[in-house]
Amino acid sequence: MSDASNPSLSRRERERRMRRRAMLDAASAVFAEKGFEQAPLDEIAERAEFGKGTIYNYFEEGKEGLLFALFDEAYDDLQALIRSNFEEAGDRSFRASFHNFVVESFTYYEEREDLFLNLIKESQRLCFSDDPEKTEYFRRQQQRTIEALASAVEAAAEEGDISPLPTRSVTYMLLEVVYDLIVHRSLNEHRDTTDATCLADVSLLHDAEAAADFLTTLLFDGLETRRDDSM
Amino acid sequence: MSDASNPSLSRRERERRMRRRAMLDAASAVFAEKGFEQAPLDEIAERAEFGKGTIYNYFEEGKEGLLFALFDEAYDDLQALIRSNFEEAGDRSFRASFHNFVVESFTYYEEREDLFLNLIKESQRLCFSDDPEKTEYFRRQQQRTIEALASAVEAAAEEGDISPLPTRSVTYMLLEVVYDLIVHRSLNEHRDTTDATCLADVSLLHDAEAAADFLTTLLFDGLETRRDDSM
Amino acid sequence: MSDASNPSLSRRERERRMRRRAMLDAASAVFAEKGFEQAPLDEIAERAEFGKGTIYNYFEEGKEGLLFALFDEAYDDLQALIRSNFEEAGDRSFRASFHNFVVESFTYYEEREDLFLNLIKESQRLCFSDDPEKTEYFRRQQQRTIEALASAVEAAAEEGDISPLPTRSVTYMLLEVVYDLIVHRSLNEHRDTTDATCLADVSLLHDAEAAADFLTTLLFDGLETRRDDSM
Amino acid sequence: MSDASNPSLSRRERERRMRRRAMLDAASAVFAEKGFEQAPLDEIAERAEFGKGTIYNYFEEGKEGLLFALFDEAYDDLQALIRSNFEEAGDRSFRASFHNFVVESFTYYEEREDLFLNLIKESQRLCFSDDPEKTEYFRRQQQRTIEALASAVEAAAEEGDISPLPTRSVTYMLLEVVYDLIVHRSLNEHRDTTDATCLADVSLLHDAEAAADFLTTLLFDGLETRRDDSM
DNA sequence: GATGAATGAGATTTCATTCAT
DNA sequence: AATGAATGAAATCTCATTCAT
Repeated sequence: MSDASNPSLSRRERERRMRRRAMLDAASAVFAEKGFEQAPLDEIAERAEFGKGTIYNYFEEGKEGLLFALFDEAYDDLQALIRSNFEEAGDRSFRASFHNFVVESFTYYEEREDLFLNLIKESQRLCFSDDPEKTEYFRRQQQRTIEALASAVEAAAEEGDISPLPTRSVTYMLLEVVYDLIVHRSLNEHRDTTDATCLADVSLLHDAEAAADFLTTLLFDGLETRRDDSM
Repeated sequence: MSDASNPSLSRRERERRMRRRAMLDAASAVFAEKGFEQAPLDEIAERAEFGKGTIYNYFEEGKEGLLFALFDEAYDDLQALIRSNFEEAGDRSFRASFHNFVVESFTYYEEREDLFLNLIKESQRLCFSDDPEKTEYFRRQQQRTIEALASAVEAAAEEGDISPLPTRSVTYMLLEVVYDLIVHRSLNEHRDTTDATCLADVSLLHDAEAAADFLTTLLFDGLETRRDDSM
Repeated sequence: MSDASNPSLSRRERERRMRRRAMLDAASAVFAEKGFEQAPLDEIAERAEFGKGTIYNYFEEGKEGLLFALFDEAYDDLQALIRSNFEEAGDRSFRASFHNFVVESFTYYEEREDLFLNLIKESQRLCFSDDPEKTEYFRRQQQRTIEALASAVEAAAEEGDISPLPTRSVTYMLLEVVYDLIVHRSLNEHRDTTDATCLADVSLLHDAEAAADFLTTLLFDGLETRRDDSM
Repeated sequence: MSDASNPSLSRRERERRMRRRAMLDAASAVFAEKGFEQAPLDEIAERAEFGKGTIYNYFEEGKEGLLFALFDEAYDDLQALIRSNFEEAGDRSFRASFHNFVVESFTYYEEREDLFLNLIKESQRLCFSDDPEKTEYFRRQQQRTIEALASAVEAAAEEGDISPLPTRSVTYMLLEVVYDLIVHRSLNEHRDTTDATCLADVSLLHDAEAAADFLTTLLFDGLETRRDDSM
């Protein structure tokens, strides 16, 4: 995923990418801590150990450029995660693929806490922005994300593995519920964990397998008990 | 819900509430349009047709006070909506109650578009804020919201109407999926509707009944086809 | 000095003066605590237990009117103190009169700490103000104060009790040194008294007699030792 | 005293100090004219020919930082003046040293009128401030100023040149009377000089020598005529 | 290419005063 | 006469971005 160490690149280009990376990491941390609008560029520059002006050599759009570069990363990784779980699923069932996707998503965002926080904090605000460039960015990214999963959903429906509900709606909901639960895990960690009044059952939030089991059962088997099977 | 016209109040008090309302409406509109951090108080004051200083007579905390007063409203209404659908459900099944709740939620937020946009844009950012007062506010509101629904979920599980999955996790997901779909409807409206590449199937987003049908089916029946029933 | 209880006045007029007094006392306290510019009129009104608007019925000049009314009081009292000690001195020596004046000044300002603080904090700033009305006010008050003492100084010089130094300069310095020492006492009280590094010897600042002895000796006998007298 | 032209500094550092100086001069002028609280930072920036924000690069504490930097200067210079007159007095008598100190003080503040006005207008207000940081600042500066002179006073007392009055009280009064007379000179200049009703004899205020003669005579010989010497 | 000093638009907030009740 | 809600001018301060070095 990281191309900073790609040996086929010139030294100059490799160094350039390393600097970009340092800036993005610093930005991710500061944005995550203070929120995009409250994050001073000075602090990012300081943490990245570069001059403030240098950032503009690497991100022409300045502060906002950093944020969107982070979004690019987040969406690229999410789409890769989807593809690796669903397109290259082999003969694993759709249900098993989803289960695995949940587990890997949990793990991925655990390692990229800051990045995920930035998604949580900023993406919805920007989705509903005035600026058509921004809304268009998210429309495209979400479109691509949906498409990455939609064909697998469609195939499963054609195979008769899942009910013939509207494909894109199902796809959208599958992604959302995973996202929701990860948000919830982050929220739980962000709050005092000693607090007894946890919103959802705690075990789900610490254990990716348990979370995946829960979501898979909920979405695939449904809430309703099946009374007909015994007769 | 609105007490601005409550005849038992003194004229002075009624006028005070009307002014508060005007300020909140103006704030809601400006926040929804520009986002909280980019919304100048001047613009709110101007739209509310009051002097800037007057707003501080009504909301000591200034701009932030306005935002949280709006959140109070949103959470109060949501909790009322939950109670009216689940606690006073009569002998309606849990599934039917949920279906109705989805319909009413769609309708409610259609009428309070701005309020909902403020929730979308700002609440997650503030949930993850540095400021413990803010995180505590959301913890408390979410707790209360969950609790309003949890007892109905528990009762349904005890009755054997729904599977015995972890109560609070189920409750949380039920609320989230509704929220997600309404976000999606708003997003769709916010974007150029002429755009053909809609993420989810459009009909769901314009028709509260269709949306409720979809969500209810998805969550109660599950995605997986039931192959056992015909045999 | 206080005319609020003067029985020759109509009840209406007496009440009016009582209200003025309450406002002045409140203003004096708040000005002394926060300084004139930082003192909100709301706080004065609240402490005086009147509406903010009411203050304008009693002091047309508003906040500044309160301050200058306090200055009027301070200068009137100071001038009265001078007259009672020097003009009505009987056959007491000028030196004895000055000694007594110092004692009474210490005592007076001990009882009117707030008033004195206002003089200290605000009068010099206003003396050097841009506004000619203000500078003229202080010029007049200082002139009157000087004149109240100058004739006694002149008489003492003519009698040969004191050296024939320039009358008004001597008068000015006599008043200033007393003021300086009282400022110093206030400063000492305002600071942590436990502090060992007190600027002047502490006893002078707590004991009006000691202070008067010191100032009288310093000013009348001079610093220089008299070596000629014994031979 | 000024290091802006110190040739041992880098050009960058020299320029930095020149800019600081320009800001301090502008601040001193505007504070002196309008008083600290009424002086808009905009006006200081404009007079210094810098952007408003630039001032914050040089004085992190903003407007207050400028004021205290000016106080630093004033106290440093005063303490230097004391040391150069008393500590390095050679075999000059204490009386002669004081006389010279008065002359030099008059001259110094004549050249730094604005700086002196700031001391007059703001220092006493801040001495009595609520904020312990500020009161501590003045306590320390006054302490240092007193100490700079106190040893000379003590030595003079031990030599038998001056009466054995409490050292620090004498020291304090010596400084105060000089300050008082310079205030008075400034006041006189600030007012319409055509005004005949001058508080002290005018000649003293224009002529540093005359002022020094007056103060020295008053403080060292005392007001009281010496009747014993002829016998 | 890297830097960081300079910039000034723009934000929130305070508060003396007015004036309708 | 007493009130206090409404007002908006004015203040400080922050910070993304530019650009000369």
